[in-house]
Amino acid sequence: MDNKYLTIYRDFAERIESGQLRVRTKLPSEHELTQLYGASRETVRKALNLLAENGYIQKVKGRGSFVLGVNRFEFPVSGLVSFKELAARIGKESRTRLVSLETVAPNRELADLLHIRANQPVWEVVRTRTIGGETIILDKDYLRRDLVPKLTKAICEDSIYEYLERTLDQSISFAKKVITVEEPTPEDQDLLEMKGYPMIVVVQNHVYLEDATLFQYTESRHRPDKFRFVDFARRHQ
Amino acid sequence: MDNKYLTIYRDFAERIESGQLRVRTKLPSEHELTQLYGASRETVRKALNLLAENGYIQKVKGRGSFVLGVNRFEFPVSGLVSFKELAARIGKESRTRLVSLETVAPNRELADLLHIRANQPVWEVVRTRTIGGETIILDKDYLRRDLVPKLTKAICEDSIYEYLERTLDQSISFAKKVITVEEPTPEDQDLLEMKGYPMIVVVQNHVYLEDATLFQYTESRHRPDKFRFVDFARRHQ
DNA sequence: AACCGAAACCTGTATAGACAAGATAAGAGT
DNA sequence: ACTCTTATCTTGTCTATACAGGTTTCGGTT
Repeated sequence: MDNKYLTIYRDFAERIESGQLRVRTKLPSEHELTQLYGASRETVRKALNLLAENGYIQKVKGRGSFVLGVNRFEFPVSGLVSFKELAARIGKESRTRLVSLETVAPNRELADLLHIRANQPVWEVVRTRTIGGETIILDKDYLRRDLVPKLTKAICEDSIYEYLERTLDQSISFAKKVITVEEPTPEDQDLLEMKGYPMIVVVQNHVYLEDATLFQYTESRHRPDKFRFVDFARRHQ
Repeated sequence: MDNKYLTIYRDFAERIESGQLRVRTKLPSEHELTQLYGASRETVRKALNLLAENGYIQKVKGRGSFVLGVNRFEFPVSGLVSFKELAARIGKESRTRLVSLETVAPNRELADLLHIRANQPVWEVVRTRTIGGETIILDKDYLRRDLVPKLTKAICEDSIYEYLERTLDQSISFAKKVITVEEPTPEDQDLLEMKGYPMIVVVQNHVYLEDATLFQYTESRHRPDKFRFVDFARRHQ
């Protein structure tokens, strides 16, 4: 109904992901798409540019748009998707276990990361993720209490993102990820099946709302042998 | 001169990166920008959307565009930038050393990765990167020989990307990155100052040209303590 | 059959205008 | 002083049109 260009975008994204449109297939020309969807050319182009930016198609001047095979068969840890969305895509049996859920006073470092005062309480959520029978991810979330009044065991074991967007109507807008490798802490050793691996992959996530306020800081700690990050990037200019 | 919207984009990107435009500053409205640059509103919007997509600004409906402070003070390993471009940005003393440069017949795995036949020769370039006095990155590049006829020591120690774009006029269009963590090989131990670290971060890079042909496969092997990957992602929809 | 050039088709950039909807500021009335 | 309404400013979506510059096609010439 609303958002014509997103409709076109989702239409093709779905058809490409499902394999209905095969790799190297030529999409209809922009002119043909305007007639197919009853939209103007600029609207069609907006959809096509989104598809190109996300790695679905490649646009070639004078020739047309072609389906890329880059993104399929990969689960994108890139971008902004919650663990639940991710697990659903790869189709593997996965489970989230809540380790602890409490409100704490942030230490210096954390207060600095969240841009809040040291007396402002925050939620601390510690969860482990089990995939394929092995507990390999430790997630530590810190959320601003003033923005998230209520948080329960059930919500944490389902999806915090979903709760935020559905119930609280807080829209997540963008995030900054930082990936580093560190030595595992005793906590890592305790909660994860480290199997003697001497290092751990740390994905720090700074999550922002639409008004650009930072409201969540997440540390996702992965056992190195099971870690895999996929990124698609275009060279602009 | 050409590309009005890129001019506007670069103008603001530069001003934000240099700190001339401070965080939380409100940009002129789209209407004001049309008059400032003598451009139409759609052209201005194209520039602003690019800025938003790359993490420079946040657009808020009904209010305006505001400078974000997310991307500054970070060197983006994300996106598509060559090591030379990267080293220039962080300003640290860095050096590239060529270990070997030869044409080889690809093994099964490599031929598969590059989508070529096993009898088609490829360039194998092995280089080490030294930053701040420590040799911490091992780069192994494989390029299709039919697309890159000549390759010399001087080119490899400068920047292969620059050579491709300037001399051969081959435009790099997009890339797929995969980050994993592995055990170091004897070659890693031999060429890098591993300092006893038992793991190595492997960044696999599949680089494509504008006609979507895969022409380069790169494996960048980083000592774990010096590895850092930064990513900015927007949640669309 | 091979070559060349013009037409037709395709995407890239840019413009001007229209309406919707969110946010703010000003003003009227209480 | 306070509240509610209204006007104004702002961004989001969409349309129609124009020209530039690549790519392909096709027909005529050699």
